[in-house]
Amino acid sequence: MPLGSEHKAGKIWDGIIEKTEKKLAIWKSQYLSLGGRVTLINSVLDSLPTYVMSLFPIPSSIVKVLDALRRNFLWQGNKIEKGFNLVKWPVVQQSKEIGGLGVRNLKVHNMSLLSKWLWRYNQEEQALWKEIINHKYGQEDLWCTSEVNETYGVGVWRTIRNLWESLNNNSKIVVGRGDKTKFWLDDWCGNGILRDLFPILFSICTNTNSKIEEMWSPQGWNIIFRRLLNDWEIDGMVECLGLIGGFPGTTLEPDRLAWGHHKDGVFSVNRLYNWGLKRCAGRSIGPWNTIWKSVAPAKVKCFTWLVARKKCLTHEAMQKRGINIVSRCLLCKEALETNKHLFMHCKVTAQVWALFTSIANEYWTMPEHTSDLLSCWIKRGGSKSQKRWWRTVPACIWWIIWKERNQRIFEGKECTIQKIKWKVITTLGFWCKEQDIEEEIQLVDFIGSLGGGLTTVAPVHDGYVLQKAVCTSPIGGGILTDCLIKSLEQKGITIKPRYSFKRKEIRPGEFQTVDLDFPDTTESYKLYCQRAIASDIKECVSRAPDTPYDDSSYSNIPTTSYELPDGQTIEVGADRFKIPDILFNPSLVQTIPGMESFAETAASLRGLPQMVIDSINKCDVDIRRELFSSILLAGGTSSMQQLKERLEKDLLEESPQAARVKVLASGNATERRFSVWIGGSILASLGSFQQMWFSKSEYEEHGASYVQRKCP
DNA sequence: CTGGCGCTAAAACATACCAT
DNA sequence: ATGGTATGTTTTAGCGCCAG
Repeated sequence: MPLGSEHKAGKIWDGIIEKTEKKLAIWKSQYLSLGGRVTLINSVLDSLPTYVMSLFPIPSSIVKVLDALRRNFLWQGNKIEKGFNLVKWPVVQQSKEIGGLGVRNLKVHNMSLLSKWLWRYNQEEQALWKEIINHKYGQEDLWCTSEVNETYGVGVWRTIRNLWESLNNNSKIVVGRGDKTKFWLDDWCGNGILRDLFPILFSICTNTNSKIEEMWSPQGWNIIFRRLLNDWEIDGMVECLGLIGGFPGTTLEPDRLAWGHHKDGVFSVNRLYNWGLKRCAGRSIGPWNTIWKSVAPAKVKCFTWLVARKKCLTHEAMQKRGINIVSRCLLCKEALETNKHLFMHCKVTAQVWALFTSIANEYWTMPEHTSDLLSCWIKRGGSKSQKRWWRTVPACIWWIIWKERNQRIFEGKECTIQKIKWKVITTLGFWCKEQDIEEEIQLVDFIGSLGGGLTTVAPVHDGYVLQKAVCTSPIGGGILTDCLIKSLEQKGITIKPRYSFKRKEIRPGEFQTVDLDFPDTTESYKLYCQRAIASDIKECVSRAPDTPYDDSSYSNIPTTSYELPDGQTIEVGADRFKIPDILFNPSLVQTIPGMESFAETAASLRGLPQMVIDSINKCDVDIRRELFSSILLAGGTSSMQQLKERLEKDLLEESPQAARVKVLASGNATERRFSVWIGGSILASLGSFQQMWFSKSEYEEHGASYVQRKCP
């Protein structure tokens, strides 16, 4: 450091600029993402000038040069030509919590570093440097030196001394033995300077410079005035005493200064820096922590930041910068590609969002802007890691969408919507795994699919089905429907298929049903129509019982009425509970007349809870706990009332380790019903699907079991 | 030796216009 | 929408000068 030279001279700073340029030259030769560049700037470039800045005030011209270097590197990267400066520099310099990238503001940083000297001036009782400074400039009071009035050779200390006012305003005085604090002139009671509060009293006091230790004795305050107080001055005196009455008395400690914006009162350069930065930004706490506290990689975080600032280089943004392009959203090919369209409202993107919004809230409505979305993207409840996982969702979706969009532009390749969804989910899982975050909702760990014909229990871990442990059973929604039909038939109720009659309203509220005859309808179509109705009955009225079904206890259950399409009203009683219980206890089938064909097989079948437990037991010991804690119901039958609760209860009783059992079901009935189809459509769009399908001839050759073999 | 004054160059600030 | 550049205006640091 060139001591003794002109502090204003540029040459002190030449070295810094040179070093910066050297570093940049190396970095520019390699490809770095925006996130990488931010990291490098924050960690390396910002610390280079710190040493010099801790003594010398930095000239604006140098700040300009350094800022230009850092700015160009940030936006230009390794490109030769100039890049677009997407976000203005003062915003970039804000701290991350309030919407910037945390690049240091050199001026403010310099100010904070220099203020440190003023702080040390107060903390250090006998330091040589303090003696010298004191000797040269004289002490104004015990807190700081006199103002610098000389004009030559005093630049450094003058700059530092000029910072005193602002530091003083942000600190408070902690009175110890009262040897430094002036009663009238220092703001020691926290309410302001007494001179300014009580000017009349001040004007008649004997010694304006008295210290607290001179005015205070253990008996109380000892304020001496030059004359007796007039009547109108007494009121002021009373008020004044009221204000300082709470003074706890002096101690043996020396008086000291405390930082005003933190309760421990310790000054640090960083605190002052952050305070100064906030002051020039105003208070605008945004949704920014959602970004920075997520588990996404740094480059994705920075990209998300760009999107949330609505400054991502979409076609709209490019048009604003004067590039003429025909703008069509690459995903839906319909609307203009604006920031909010591409990342939120485009119908392709909206579908990806729906994957997650349906979990969170059935009544989710998409906010207008990307920044608004981040503000309301809050997960209530859940563990800390779950919250972090949830915060990552927007980042992940935007990142994948952006990559997809770029791929379509530059490589001409398109992914299907299902593949995009798949990518989002796997990417999310990957990031979480990297960060050792155990996401519990992540790729639903356990899928119990209650399909129409077949019930399959398949453990899923880390996105892979554990094939050994898959259990299937022919008991499914279809059988339940059949049972219901038979059971009703037994009671003399026949479901008329919708096509077989015509219903007219003769008078308001009164209907006439005319039977029609279609001799050519096949039996299977009739059955299909009956089933459609029965399955509606099933879904409307049936309810999984809390306890295993038995005839005696349910014989007196109140009935529920259901109106058939032809106008008959049927009363469904015990069957409401009996039918669903077949899922849990297949042997019940035997008791239903007309289902004898199933009775034999049913006896050997296990109930749903048993299947789940068996399946889990076939899995690795380590993951069993996890599997128990997230069991997902999918498929149409799963929307049955109370099914979730019943399954949870049964599992709790039967699970061997008394593990935490949690059964999940998508809150949205439609989604739950069709989740199997969604899954199918994702599967069909995967690259590996090629090996999973086979032709009709193959099917005929190998038979139905080939399905299980080919696509486990 | 000190304080005040005024000059000058440089810095800082403001504005307009252009490029990306 | 942002930064760069040119240009003009205002402020300030640095310094000499001079009276007291």
